[in-house]
Amino acid sequence: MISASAVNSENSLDTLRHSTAHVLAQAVLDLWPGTFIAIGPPVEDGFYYDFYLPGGKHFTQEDLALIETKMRDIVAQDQPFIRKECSTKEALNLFKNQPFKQEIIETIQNENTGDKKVSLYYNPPGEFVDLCRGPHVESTGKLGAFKLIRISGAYWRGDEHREQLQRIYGTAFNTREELESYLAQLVEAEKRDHRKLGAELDMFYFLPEIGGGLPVFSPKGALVRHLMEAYSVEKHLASGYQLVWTPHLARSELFETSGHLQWYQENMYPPMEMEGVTYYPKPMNCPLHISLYANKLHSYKELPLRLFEFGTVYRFERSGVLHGLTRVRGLTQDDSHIFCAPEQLGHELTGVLEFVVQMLGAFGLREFDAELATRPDKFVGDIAEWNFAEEALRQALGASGIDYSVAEGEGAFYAPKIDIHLRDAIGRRWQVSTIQVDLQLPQRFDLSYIGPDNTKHRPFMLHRALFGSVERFMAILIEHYAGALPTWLSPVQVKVLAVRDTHEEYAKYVVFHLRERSFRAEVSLADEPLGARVRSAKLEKIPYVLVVGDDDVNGHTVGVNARGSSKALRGVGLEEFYQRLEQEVVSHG
RNA sequence: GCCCGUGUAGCUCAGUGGUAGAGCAGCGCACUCGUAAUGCGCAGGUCAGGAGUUCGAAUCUCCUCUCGGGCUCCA
Repeated sequence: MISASAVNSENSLDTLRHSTAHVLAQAVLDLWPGTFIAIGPPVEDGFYYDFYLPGGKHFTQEDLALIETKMRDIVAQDQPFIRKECSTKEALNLFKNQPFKQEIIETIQNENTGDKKVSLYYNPPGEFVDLCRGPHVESTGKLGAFKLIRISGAYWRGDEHREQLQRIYGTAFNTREELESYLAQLVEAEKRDHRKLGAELDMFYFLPEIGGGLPVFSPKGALVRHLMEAYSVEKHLASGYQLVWTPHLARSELFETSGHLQWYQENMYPPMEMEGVTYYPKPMNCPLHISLYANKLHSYKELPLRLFEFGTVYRFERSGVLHGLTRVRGLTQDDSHIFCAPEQLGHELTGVLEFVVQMLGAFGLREFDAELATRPDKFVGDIAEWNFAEEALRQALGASGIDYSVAEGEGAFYAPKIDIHLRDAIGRRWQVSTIQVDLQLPQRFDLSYIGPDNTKHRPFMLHRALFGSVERFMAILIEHYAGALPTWLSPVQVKVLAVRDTHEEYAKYVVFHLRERSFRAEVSLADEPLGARVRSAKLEKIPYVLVVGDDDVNGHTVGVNARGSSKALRGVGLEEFYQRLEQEVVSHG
């Protein structure tokens, strides 16, 4: 038997957090004897432990402080973490009052491996023992700074048909400073919440009478969307994509052919029948783009054929999962399907990856990593094709210079894929772009092109989206910039404030000329004190607040207040200001 | 969908069984001002909705709905 955990002072965060989770469980058992404990792993930002309180009792937010106090007692006692091994039979007996632990042990028992031993961690002199693979810190006194964050629900083994447990989330770090800085980041994230900023900046709303997950965009938000889409369309056209447009509904036969009714129906809105024909709202654009491709005969000389559309799709999401613009029921994908010859696949993938970096970079997002998801156990198609596609994806990733990891077996059943994540201004990771090599649909739709040998060949097909969805990407931009969108994307770029009513005519003149140069400008008349109007323009996060008074009327100048700068520039010539603005917009600064 | 929490004016929030409140925003009047809140006034609410308990309910109970945190799923 091994007496102590094999750890040293350099505890990994996972070990630290895992040990903290044990102490959480011990504290809960002390406070609520008879609690059934489930599992308590470390997660990305901390750890959790799942509990089931017998007798229909539930934790409340106030209990967290109580539990934390108890945890600090256990830390003060500096209980050692002692590892022991025993047979599954002994373990079943030891945990006879812990049904969830028993279930885990039974699972281990039923696994087809020779070793039927399990490891346990004791915290003497306390009675707490947990079934655990380890490793752990030496003793509870070695825990770092921790805090319990929130309570939520969770299903046993993630199965909604099983017991609903209560999950307590916490986080832990080696030092108090790291914990404080993490907590500060949570506060910062809350301030940047796009749902809050979206309403404050008058960009979009969720109206109960319209329905959950169905955002409406007011003029400012609609303008931002338009600017995003216009830029994207321009770049797609410049990169050899062709713009198409497909309707929001299509006949059920299409989705039968594509397999969506078989595989994806639970996310589809129900059908509607007109004149004996059944239609579904499209949950994806691919079947429609494919129909367009299949509509006529294609020569190898046309390939690669890149069809692009801002396609609005509808997906039923259960009410509980909706979340601002990042999880909605109606979304618009910057969607393209690329049809190419097998030998063109690698080149196309490389091109798409370059395009991703270029496109997201234009929006000020420059830190990426990727995940290559490979063939799952349950898959369709031919293994040789899977290997060919995976290898092409791997090579494209290697050439792109993007950091990537491989998620074995995480691909969709019909496609290996690359998911691109970006990191925002406060270090959070967001999944945005996705690139898939579809190994199903070309067969299902019997797609072909005529090769140089004058016979039919099967094309490869890529799905790809760069923003992912416009709505979600807008949410990411709002949070990344904390609402202060770069000038080229700001719905109002300039606000011109007249000092007194005698300056209003000049202020209107400046706005007129700004608009003439395609800048988005508004005038603010002298009906409130200047200070109040400066304040409200700043709160709207307008990039440039111009103040015009006597000196400016006489000198044909403006007073410039740039966003983020505390001091104003007086007497800037109009032409000079136009040029500065022009340059900033063109450079996406 | 499920568990927990939440819901009072457009927004942020006070009000715990006895006549619905404040600040901001809005509207009106006055103020005409050089850089982050001018003053006065007016208007604004089926206290999410429904049912119940009570002499009396924003307040207590039950049901429904919304929103939030998660689970699951994914863009």
